[in-house]
Amino acid sequence: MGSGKTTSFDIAHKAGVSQATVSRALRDSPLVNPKTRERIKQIARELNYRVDRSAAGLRSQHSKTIALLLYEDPTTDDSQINPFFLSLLGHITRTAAAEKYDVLISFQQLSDDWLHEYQISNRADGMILLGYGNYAHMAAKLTRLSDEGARFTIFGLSTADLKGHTISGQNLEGGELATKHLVSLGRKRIIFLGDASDEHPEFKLRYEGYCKAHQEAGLPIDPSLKILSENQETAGYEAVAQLLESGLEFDALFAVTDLIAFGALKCLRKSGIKVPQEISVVGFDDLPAASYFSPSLTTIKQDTRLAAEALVKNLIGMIKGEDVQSQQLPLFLKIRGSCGGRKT
Amino acid sequence: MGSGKTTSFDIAHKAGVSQATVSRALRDSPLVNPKTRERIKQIARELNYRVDRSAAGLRSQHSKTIALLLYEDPTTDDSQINPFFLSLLGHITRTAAAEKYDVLISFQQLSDDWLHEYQISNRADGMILLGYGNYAHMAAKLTRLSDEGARFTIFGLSTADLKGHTISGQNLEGGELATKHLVSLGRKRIIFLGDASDEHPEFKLRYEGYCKAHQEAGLPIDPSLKILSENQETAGYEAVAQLLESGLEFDALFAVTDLIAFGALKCLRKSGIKVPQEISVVGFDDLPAASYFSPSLTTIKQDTRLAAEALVKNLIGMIKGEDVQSQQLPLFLKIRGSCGGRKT
DNA sequence: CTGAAAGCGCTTACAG
DNA sequence: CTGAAAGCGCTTACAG
Repeated sequence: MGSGKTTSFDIAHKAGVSQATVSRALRDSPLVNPKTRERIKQIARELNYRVDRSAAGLRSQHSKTIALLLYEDPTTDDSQINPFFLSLLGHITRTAAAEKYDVLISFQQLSDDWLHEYQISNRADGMILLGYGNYAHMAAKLTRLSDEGARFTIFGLSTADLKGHTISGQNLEGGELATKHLVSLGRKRIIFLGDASDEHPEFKLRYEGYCKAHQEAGLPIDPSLKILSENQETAGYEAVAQLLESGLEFDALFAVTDLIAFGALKCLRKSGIKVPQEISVVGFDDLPAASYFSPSLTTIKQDTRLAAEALVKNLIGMIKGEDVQSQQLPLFLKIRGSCGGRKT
Repeated sequence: MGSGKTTSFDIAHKAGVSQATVSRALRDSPLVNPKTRERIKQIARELNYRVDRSAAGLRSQHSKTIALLLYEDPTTDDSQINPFFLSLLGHITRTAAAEKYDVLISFQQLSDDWLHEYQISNRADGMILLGYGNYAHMAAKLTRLSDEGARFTIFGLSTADLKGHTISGQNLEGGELATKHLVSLGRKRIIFLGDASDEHPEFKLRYEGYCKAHQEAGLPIDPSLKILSENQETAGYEAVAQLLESGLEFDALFAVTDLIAFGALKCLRKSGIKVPQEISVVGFDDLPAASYFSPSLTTIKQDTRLAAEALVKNLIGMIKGEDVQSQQLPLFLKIRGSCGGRKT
């Protein structure tokens, strides 16, 4: 038909109906006679017609797109993305696709302008935030965004003042699970490796679980065993190197993420320390690479598929104006070789 | 002002100019008086105004978006994405952002409908394809897409009939580099592990490099050393398990990807075979996890940043109607511990 | 350098 | 169940 691109008017002309009916039929409106609908769809197929997303988006004011915003800490080099977020990525895009939403992806510094960059500009109907850097800085911003009507979900946090926006693992229980496992193997001086400050509430909860496990076992909580490490492999390596140099006695190490655990394992290997005979190591996340080390890493598994589904479904619920609930997902102890005991 | 969203008419009203002038000013048109432009931009900032992407896209027929389509082989389980593609992802989004393009991401089976799903529907101005499954099936489709005016770039291939669309590493040279390294360490019976059939032209080229290195060293090419493995960790594991069971003699192993090498290393470890003392192993890609193994994996490094930049810039060039050239990017030998010799 | 006007291709009240 | 009409918010010839 003619020279330009195929439009709904072309379909209408061929089908002998109005353009409005074509629009309704292609969107499966119940207002259209089933036979008419099938005829229209058949013609659309023959002409390789697709609804123009810009036109539909302009008219309906919905882009049917969600923006996935990955925050990278400015201190890390720009090449490496937190692999835990990467493992959410596939499930997020698949869940969104099943709900007929496109996914825009962006890795960037925190801008004050998410809301405007994506929602106000009609590029996305809502946002999924992964990573948030320093929570002390973020908390106020998230609350304000929520008040301004931003539609977003965020992974990792479980703060009460962001009802419906947050999806996280049961971090306290996870930390307890990891620590109990080490205690059950007879470990007494367990290093906690990570940043359990207010900047990282989810890591702080894991530390609280660590403390709870100690209390329940009647073990003392020694603050000198709480060692700071940023959430990077190199930071884990450095922290353990300093730890070994300090001469502090310890027989186990709970790394608050697998990434930190990877660095720790590398450093212990380099130092000739036997895992798990001398030091037991447990991580958190269950990244795919946890099985690459020898011994392979015992860790707390987060179900990234469930997390991704919750992030997407809560967000789409919000977009549709439904009431959604925040969720804390269960975590599981995945026993491999790095703690000793059962498997190797 | 008033109740609805802020539009360019609101800005125009406040600035005392026409809406057309606002549109021009915000797009930095040289047609606008610099002072007027600054005044308009200032007002836009004050009102938190953003151009509506759907409206702009409809009018201009450009979405300023590129679609990143990751093909997953239907035989793999749906949870694991090829980590090499993941390492391209960050660089692709950053390069696109620098060029003012959004990135839509989709993991999906090969549909015959890319062109229509994305380009015809005005969801994206072009596509980057990562992974293509069976090349025998894909080749004709890519040629047809190209003929139909699809704008796309694809990584991995270097076929002559897709001028400008393809970006790849110098696979032959890479295979030669890897094999020469093993030969230089005195290895004589080098397993080639991977699928070097016509289904995977880039792996076939790596095998040709393997052969070339043998010829140059005066070593015979023994076809029984060419072992099939799909590009998955588990496939690499299985292939090596069978290889060991077969009793075939070999002293080195060139895995056509790191992913296969990871499986191979796991199997050798499990079987108590010492790497590199008994068997030298070299991979291809230099995934982040290559350093997790002990010994860490010697491999051929692909520069994912350069590859991503080429994929994005060629695609945007095509979108703008420019003439673009296919590229084959240089590869580098990254020596770690798995081959013996220098480092550990 | 600026403005008035057209129109991109849809969705959705409104009327029947 | 269907159609005529309006209008979403821009960009871009066209005219001056």
